[in-house]
Amino acid sequence: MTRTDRYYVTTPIYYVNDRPHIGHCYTTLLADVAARFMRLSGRETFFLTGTDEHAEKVVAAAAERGITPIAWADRNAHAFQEAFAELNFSNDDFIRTTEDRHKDKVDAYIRALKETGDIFLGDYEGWWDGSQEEYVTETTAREHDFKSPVTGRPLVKRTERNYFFRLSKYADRLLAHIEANPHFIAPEARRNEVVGRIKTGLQDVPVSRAVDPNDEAASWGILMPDDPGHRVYVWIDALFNYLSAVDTDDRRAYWPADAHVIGKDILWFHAVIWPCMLMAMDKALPGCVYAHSYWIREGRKMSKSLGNFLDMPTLRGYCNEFGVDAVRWYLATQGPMGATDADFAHGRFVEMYNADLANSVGNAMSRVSNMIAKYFDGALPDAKGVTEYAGHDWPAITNAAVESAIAKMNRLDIPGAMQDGLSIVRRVDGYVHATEPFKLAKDESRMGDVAAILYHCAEALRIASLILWAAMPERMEEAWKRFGTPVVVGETPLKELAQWGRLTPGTPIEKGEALFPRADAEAPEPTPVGDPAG
RNA sequence: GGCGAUGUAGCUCAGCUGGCUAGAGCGAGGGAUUCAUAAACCCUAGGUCGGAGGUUCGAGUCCUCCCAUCGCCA
Repeated sequence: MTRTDRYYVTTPIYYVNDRPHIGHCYTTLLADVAARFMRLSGRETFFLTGTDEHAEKVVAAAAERGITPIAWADRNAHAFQEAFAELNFSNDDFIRTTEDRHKDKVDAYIRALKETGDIFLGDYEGWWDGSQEEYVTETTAREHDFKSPVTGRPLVKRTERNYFFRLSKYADRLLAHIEANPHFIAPEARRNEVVGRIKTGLQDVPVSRAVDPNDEAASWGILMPDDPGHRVYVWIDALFNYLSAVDTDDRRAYWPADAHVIGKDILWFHAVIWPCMLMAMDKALPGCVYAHSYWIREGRKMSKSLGNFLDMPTLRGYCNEFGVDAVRWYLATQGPMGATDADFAHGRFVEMYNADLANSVGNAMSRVSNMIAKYFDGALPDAKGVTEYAGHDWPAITNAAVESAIAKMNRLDIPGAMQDGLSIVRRVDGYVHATEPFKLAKDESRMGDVAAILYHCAEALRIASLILWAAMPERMEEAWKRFGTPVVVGETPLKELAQWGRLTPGTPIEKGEALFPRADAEAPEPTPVGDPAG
């Protein structure tokens, strides 16, 4: 099997002290849409997400509640899993850094890197914030006049024995790789950011923290191999998940990942440190690190102080009101995939829902199935081999859209690919208007034309639904059911499924309720559903 | 402070290496129509392309300065 027959996409593993919110859901949705599209394309796909659990604050949070760290992590990891299930995400695995399968691999990776000398013992000198028990960066220290940014207490220069990763050694190779692979870091603005920074020079990075081996909290994490006085820094521990999850006999062929979908805040780790570590381990580099931007809400940044976080109860409210697929559609097509942030505004949500889903996809399905019901007793008419009518070369139109969508999805241009799906729907609407089958149907002698037109419409909509399915699996599967063409995803590759003429004349076409009922633009925002804490 | 980016129609944005009368989607206004979810279809956008100067036969598209917003700084 060649590389292009497989597809491996990841999300970051999420900090287990967090409660799932729109940020986690958005990143994971992008990966889900990509994964679904690739699966439908016929590629053997692996979609990984999970939780990052080894932080001291996890131990502290658990202690506050009087439970063990793992019990706390279990509870929160489940909250992520439940949220992701609600949004219909199709991840193939959910990795947790506290699992042995991960910890054992990390231990092995670190040993190997120590062996080659790319991880070595050195001295770390930095500004220590005693009140927070953490180091602050040189820049932060200077900005706060060498006082704790949190408590204002003076910072002290402190030196610590640490293990380091020889990042500097790989700077040139990384730069060469980025230049040879223009899409390695996306979008372009992010790539430029990284390139600019690499050119100012890379320094070796600490990959461990000193711990007291007798401290119970020290056991929460991964200790440095053969040196229990140090613990693997959580960031490094976390990055390895992409590899550890598939570093098994049955999954090894998935590496390298095709895409690491991340938020822009963690770009440096994924676009620089991680690739260099992979080089040090003599592993292939991922195809793409895609760093999206953030959602803001009603024009304002989301923050704890404003209390305007778009949390699960809010998203759930939208799902209940408009359907899970409507939420997925809005996030996937209107989201911040570029270098600038995007606004989750209720008015905009309803506008796009009505324009794209109610008025376009849903309405086209309705009018076509209705005419089939009315003029052909609900049985799909026969085009009798006619594929071109009134200047519409249907196989050419649908093939072009499918090809375009495939090309765009390969670059993770999800909004673009979805527009290709919509473009077919819009052509169908234009076609109905241009050919007026509802007028022809009044003339018995023109029923052959009506049959051809409606077959064309139904078949084009079926092909459109294949593209749209990645973003809206639930509603598109319903459409497949109504058109009598259930699809077993992965069984037949997309290109074959999208071949013109697979719909069989005579098949009963079910009219059904509106796929996407029109929404009232004046209605207030949906009421949040559920406990904000969960 | 250092490095970088962005500022184009009401909104979200396309406009690559400078060159026909500056574009798309959504919204809004109008028209025509009825198969459909008062939907689809057609027409309409009077935008100083942030401001000022400059280079050029010719500049959203290059240069300088200014204003505004934003990102990154391990």
